[in-house]
Amino acid sequence: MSVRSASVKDVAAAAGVSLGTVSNVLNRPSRVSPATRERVERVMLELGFVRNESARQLRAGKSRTLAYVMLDAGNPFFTDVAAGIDDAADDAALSLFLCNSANRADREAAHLALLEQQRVQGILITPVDADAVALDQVARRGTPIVVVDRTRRLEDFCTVAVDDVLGGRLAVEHLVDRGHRRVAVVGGPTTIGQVSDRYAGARAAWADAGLPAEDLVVVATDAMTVAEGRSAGERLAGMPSRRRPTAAFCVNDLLALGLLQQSIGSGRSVPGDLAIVGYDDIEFAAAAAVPLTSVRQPRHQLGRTAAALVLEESTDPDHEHQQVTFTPELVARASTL
Amino acid sequence: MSVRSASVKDVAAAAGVSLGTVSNVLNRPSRVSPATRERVERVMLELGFVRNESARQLRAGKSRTLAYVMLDAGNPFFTDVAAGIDDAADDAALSLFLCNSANRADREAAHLALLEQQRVQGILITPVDADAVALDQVARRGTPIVVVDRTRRLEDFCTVAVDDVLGGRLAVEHLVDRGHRRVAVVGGPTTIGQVSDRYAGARAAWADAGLPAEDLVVVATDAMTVAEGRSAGERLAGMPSRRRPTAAFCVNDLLALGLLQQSIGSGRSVPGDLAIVGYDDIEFAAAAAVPLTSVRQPRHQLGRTAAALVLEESTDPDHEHQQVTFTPELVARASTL
DNA sequence: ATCGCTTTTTGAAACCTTTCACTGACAGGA
DNA sequence: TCCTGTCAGTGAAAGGTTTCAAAAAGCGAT
Repeated sequence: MSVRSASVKDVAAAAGVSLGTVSNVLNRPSRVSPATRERVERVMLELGFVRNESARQLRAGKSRTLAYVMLDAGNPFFTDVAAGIDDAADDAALSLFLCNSANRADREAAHLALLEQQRVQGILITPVDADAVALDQVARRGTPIVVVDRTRRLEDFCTVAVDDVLGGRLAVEHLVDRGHRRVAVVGGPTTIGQVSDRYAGARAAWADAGLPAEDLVVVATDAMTVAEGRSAGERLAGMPSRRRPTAAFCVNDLLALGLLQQSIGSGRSVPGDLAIVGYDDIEFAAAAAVPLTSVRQPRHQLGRTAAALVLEESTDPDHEHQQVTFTPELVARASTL
Repeated sequence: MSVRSASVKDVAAAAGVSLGTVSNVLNRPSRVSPATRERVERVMLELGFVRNESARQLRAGKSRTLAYVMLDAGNPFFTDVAAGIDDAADDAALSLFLCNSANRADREAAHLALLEQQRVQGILITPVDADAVALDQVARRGTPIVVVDRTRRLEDFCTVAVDDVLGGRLAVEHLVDRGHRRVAVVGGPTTIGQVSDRYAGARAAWADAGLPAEDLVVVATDAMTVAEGRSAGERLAGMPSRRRPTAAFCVNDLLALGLLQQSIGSGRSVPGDLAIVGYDDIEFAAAAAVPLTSVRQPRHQLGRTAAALVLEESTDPDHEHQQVTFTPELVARASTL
């Protein structure tokens, strides 16, 4: 009801103390005698006092907030990363705001600008374009930034990522081990660093196994979604059977799930007619009707580490940028038995 | 590098104009002559000026931000609702912050407190406990709040929800139509309003069909996750076959996916041995190996509407609280053919 | 009473922006 | 020439909090 909320001044007046004392109750309660502290606190409750964070921040200079600008809030991989960040933020008594750039550079830029204006303590980001110059500018102006799940050529950021070349290698080695000699690699666009790294690992493993390059078939997709996975499945099905791969490595689980669905739906058995390996090991991978073999990334750990780095950068004056790389792990399930 | 970012004062000095002019460039560019405007803008760029949002907000009184406190960022249903909110916020040139309460009341309370201190323009929330008194207090102190996907007894909030009783009814009517005469209802805990409403609809439909109440079997779960769905499947499988239901209505899709997986994994066919209806129609429902029949909620629309309401409440002085209810819709797929 | 010490409280300055009443300048009309 | 009206730009005040030096109060010892 109250049209304007009470300020410290109102509280001070009502409690019969000075402004400074009210502020002390808020920020250094031990410096205030128990009696007055209690009185002030009671008045605050009565008046429904709510501290004005803008004013606090303006004066104190620092905020108690981290932000994670996520690439796609609809992809469980990123929400799991966010959960990891959240854990770490909780431990440090910071709040975490999530922003969704939904794969759009303009939205990402808008979020970055606002976060910088808010003077957040640090920004974690999985950028649409890892080389966007906007990131550099924000960082240079003093907001700590950690890039999550993308690597950066320049070393002027902390970076937390997973070894995608190794991940691609693991997937293809697994398929080769299972006896597959014609394999599809499904994913795209290759402008995404992730995708090209996983491709590179796949090719390296294939070559190491002494198999001819033309039997590793690239099936390019426009995005990494379930729908694109289905469409890739149709393209695979349309190939003449002697050239058709017996297995597919999808560069993420959404693609793999789409492919799986299309395959089963059109009567091919998995893994009998087509073995499938996904990437990310999202919860729905294990829960698919044919549980999906997938390359697991330590996504929770990814988030936790990124948060730790951004905290360090924001507190430690002579902080050195680090590039942390985690190791992926293949989880074999029924889709490649 | 600059240790403290430039302020309007610095810009004014460097451009040889007054503070007020700089502010005008920022907020009412048309009141400034093109020449000076351009000069000021150039200086801003050179100095790397970043407007201090705290100071702006402190003076201007209003913030340009909405927040959605989501119940579970890992559930695609909520991320889709968030996407709808985001759309509407975009249109209104507001930013959206997402907070994840992860089903924990303490986290929810912490987020609410911070958002109130930040003086956000409005809060959208799917609360852990729809009757939490904290919500009332925040609302009473003047922050517009819209409750999403939960109904509230008291009418002192705007509310956007879907008719869950009808949803439950649709699901069970569909199964009865398909000839099922012994059906399981899977979900819980029933303290969640959603769950009990869907149960109620299910029972009503069952009774309307003239079927005996004891043939609608409740399978209670502790949570609405994939894992709980699997465990429910095991319990169903353990029933003697003459008492075992031929169909299951799961109160959300995560449960349904878990049940589906367990059923197929243990050799039962879907829908042959067990027909399954889910709820929410998340993307993964259609993408399951046996595409899932599900009760679709207009989740995008839910978000959009909620955002519109909170905007109206924050701008229109004589705003009346509204309770908007959407109608769910059954999407029949292979899991109940 | 006075001194020296600690604990508690005070008051004013500072943080950065926006707002608004106001001044100057300048053009056109009478 | 004088008046009126527009357009650009100015400068001070205000917004709510924190900080910090300094004042006040309390207290035990002399």
